[in-house]
Amino acid sequence: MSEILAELLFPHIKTLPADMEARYPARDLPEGAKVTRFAPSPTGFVHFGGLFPSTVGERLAHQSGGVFYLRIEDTDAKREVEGAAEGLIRTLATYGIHFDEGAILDGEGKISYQGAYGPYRQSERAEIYQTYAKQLVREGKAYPCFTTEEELDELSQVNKKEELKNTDWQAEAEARRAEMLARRNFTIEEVEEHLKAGHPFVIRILADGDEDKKVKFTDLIKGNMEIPENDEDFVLLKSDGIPTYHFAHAVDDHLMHTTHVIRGEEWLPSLAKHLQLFRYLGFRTPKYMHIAQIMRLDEAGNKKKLSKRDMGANMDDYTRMGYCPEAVCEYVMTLLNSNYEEWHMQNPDKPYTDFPFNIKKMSTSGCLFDFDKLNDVSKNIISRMDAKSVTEKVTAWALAFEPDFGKALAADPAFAESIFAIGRGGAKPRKDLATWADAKGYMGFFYDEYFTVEDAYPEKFARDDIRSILEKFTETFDMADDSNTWFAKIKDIAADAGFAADMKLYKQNPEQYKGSVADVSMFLRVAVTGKMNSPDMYSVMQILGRDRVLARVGAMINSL
RNA sequence: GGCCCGGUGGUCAAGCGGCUAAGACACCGCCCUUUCACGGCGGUAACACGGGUUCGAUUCCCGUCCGGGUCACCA
Repeated sequence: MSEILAELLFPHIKTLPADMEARYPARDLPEGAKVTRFAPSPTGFVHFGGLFPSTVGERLAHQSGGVFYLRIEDTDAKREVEGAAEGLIRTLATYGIHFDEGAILDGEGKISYQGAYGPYRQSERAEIYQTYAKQLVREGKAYPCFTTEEELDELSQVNKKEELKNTDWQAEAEARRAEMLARRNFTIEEVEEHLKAGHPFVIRILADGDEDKKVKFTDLIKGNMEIPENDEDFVLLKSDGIPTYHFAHAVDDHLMHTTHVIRGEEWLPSLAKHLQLFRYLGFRTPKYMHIAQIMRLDEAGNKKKLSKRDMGANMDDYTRMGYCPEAVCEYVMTLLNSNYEEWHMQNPDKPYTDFPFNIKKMSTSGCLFDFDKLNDVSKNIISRMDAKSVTEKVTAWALAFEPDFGKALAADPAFAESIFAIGRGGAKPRKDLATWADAKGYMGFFYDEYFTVEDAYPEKFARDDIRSILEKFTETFDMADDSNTWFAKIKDIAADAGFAADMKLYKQNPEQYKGSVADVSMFLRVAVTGKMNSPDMYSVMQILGRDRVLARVGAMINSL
């Protein structure tokens, strides 16, 4: 009967599983090489959570001399977003994630496919899935189901989106189970009738599991666990002949010879289904790695899965905020491998790709996204860059997200570079920038159009004192002075005005002075930079040049 | 609600039967210093709870509690 049924349902499928096996021979790879994949559905942007499994897959494959490929899981036409796949690939590439095989972007930014295990787009693999589905029907492990979605919905008395009460859940489960068992009882004649009438159908698995029995399973990250066997006749092939995730996963990862399936832990609950499928199909199960989810804090202070609406979920957010990809990658590494930071401290100059990624060092519990930590990682990375690349990167970012400022930077790259060179390059470089967006606040005052006096002088200083100090400065200022001479003059000015020139002496007897040379410097700083805090004043003045320094100081004098 | 996963400072985390329970970020203080940044030194702060097992539990087992995930012709 099963043979007849299989022909009835899939008259157009002439291929057999053996044909497929022949089409996808084992990969010729060295011992220990891992084959991993990233398998997103093209429904939108790359999620921060998606960067985790893809980074792990990429590292594991490339570290072992294996293959990392991209498979597009476009089995749900309803949710597909135009151009999402291209965007996905492009975004991943900016984070250093490149694929050896599968969907790849050509020079024009269009998708092309590479590799001998394709098609890499699931919507183009219908014949393959149907070949296996037919085989399962033939073997009595799957069957057609003509119950429509609408009928199924009626069975559910409650809306899934809503919070369900205890009894509702039970009623729901019982109703579904009863219906499922009833669906199994069909005759060939009934099937023929439905088919003749053109009724759509899905192919369901004939589950042989017992919910009360447990399957032992070892996850490479989570360790040993026991899960109940699957007893649910879940859908294999949807009514359009396209598989569900579960079925596509089993067939594709088998044929494409994936060795390690890396995915988020939200897949753990459906693992029993997959195990059952691999057994039914006679496939060897791959190794599984279920990665803990990234969380965020909600208003009530509870951890929540980072969802697409959240700040920092969309990878494009980081570009917008001005984070450099290296920082994000490194931050991800610190979360992924607990010994990464230690390694990095010992090897500060090596790229993270040199780090020996270790599955055993992966966390089993979900972590909270921490911008403080990201900023710290980022500051360190930027502080180690040379002035030229910082200038280029800040300019590129600003041109895209703050065009006016970007144009100002781009107008004179050498000038901008000299600014970013302040305090850079030594053993203890300044760490002022966590993002490119921080640049404007840090050094915008170098540009007249972004120069504003933000801080006022404290009340305790007499305006007359400040004015005469600034006037003296104007008289003695000489661009040719070296740093020491320049500061010696400031000290003299301070002393003449009744301010302590020596900080030690001032601290011993502060009441003997109107203030200190620190205050005098501050008068100048506010006049020249508009702020109480700034990088080294001598460097600032050297870069600003005589005219602008004197103009700003002059303007300040006039305003007092 | 069933099932699954998890629970060491505010965050990320070492630990894998015996430790004054590492380290990083954040925070606070001090030092350096003309401000800031950097750097140095120091500090506050943790094994969810209750039972076992054991000479001895953060570590092993059970229960409770808490948090998360999941229960589709979505992935």
